Amino acid sequence: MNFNELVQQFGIRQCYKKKSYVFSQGDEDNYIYFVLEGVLKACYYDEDGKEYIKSFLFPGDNIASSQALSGGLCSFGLYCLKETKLLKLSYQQVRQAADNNAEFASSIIDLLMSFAMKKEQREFELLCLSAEQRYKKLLAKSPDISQQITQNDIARYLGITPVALSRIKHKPR
Amino acid sequence: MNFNELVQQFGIRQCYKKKSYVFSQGDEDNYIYFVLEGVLKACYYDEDGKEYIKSFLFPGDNIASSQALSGGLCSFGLYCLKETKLLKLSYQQVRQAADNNAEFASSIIDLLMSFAMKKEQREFELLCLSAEQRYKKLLAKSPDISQQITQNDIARYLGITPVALSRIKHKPR
DNA sequence: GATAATCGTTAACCTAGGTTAAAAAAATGA
DNA sequence: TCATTTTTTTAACCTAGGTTAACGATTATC
Repeated sequence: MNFNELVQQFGIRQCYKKKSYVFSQGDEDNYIYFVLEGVLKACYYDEDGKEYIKSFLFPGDNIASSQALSGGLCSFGLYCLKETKLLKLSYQQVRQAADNNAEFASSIIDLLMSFAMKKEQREFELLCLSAEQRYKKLLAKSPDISQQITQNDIARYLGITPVALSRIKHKPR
Repeated sequence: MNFNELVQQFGIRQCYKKKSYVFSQGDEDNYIYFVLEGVLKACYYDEDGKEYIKSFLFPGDNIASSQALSGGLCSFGLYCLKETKLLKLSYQQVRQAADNNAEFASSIIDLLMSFAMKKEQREFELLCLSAEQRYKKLLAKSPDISQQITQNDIARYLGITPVALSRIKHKPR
């Protein structure tokens, strides 16, 4: 059984309305999600209700809270910015399939490796770059991001306030 | 073949002097390293030579540059703060072993999942916490860190300058 | 044990980004 | 379409942290 077959057999397809949560911070949730259609944000809220955006998700992307998969609670919530269609796989089923099938395990390892690369990149940007450098890099990688995502959300993804992002955008060159 | 057997069979043991690099930023390096003895730092340098510390490594920890494993170059360097003994495994051998053996693949998936959790945590701290909150959290998790690591290096791990860390430490409460 | 190098602290000054608030612009909805 | 909500901009003021430099305290090195 390869990855696609697993998805065919065990994948659960679900639709979500715009402005709804797939799961919330603090939930239990043992699923890995694959985005089929739509746009989402993964976000943290602190005690004061302040929002921090971990990532945006577009068709083809996937996500899970690794804390929650390992028996804990979701450290972040997953929120639909547009009407969204997801495919979800139970982590237990994925692990079982991996244990019984080397080809499938290999797909999972590839998935986790690509996740590792993304996280390594994000850590690098947050640790080593200024907000302005992070903004330029984001624009370079996703030139049409502002068609999909509000500037407020882009700011919270960059780790700054919307006011600060507006300043960066209009800074005299 | 389980994980320990793989390590026994293919693991290469190596010793490094204090102040030496295991690999440098920009190198090719297809190994996964396991720390047996010693202390290391994984660090980035920018064009100006400014250092940013990705992580510290102690016995039991493991590391690899996921970019380099995927055919790219090491995005960071690995530097010994003390005389160090490492065990290294070629990623190609690991992947081959995983493809041929479900039990072993499962160990690799566990390893990658624990890596994912660590990176999720680090991303959260860099995105959502202030430097002072990050410092307190580090002290709570590793109360003896300042016995092992200089304050300069702790500052660069937190993403601030040594001067700023000194200020935080001596801030009137 | 003497000398050099590194580390930690302090001070003065600077800058990026936070906070609040208000107004303009844009998107959403009845 | 008109009204309402949300987003973006701008301004004034504030704070955390950066920069540079000096000095004493440790640590290494010979």
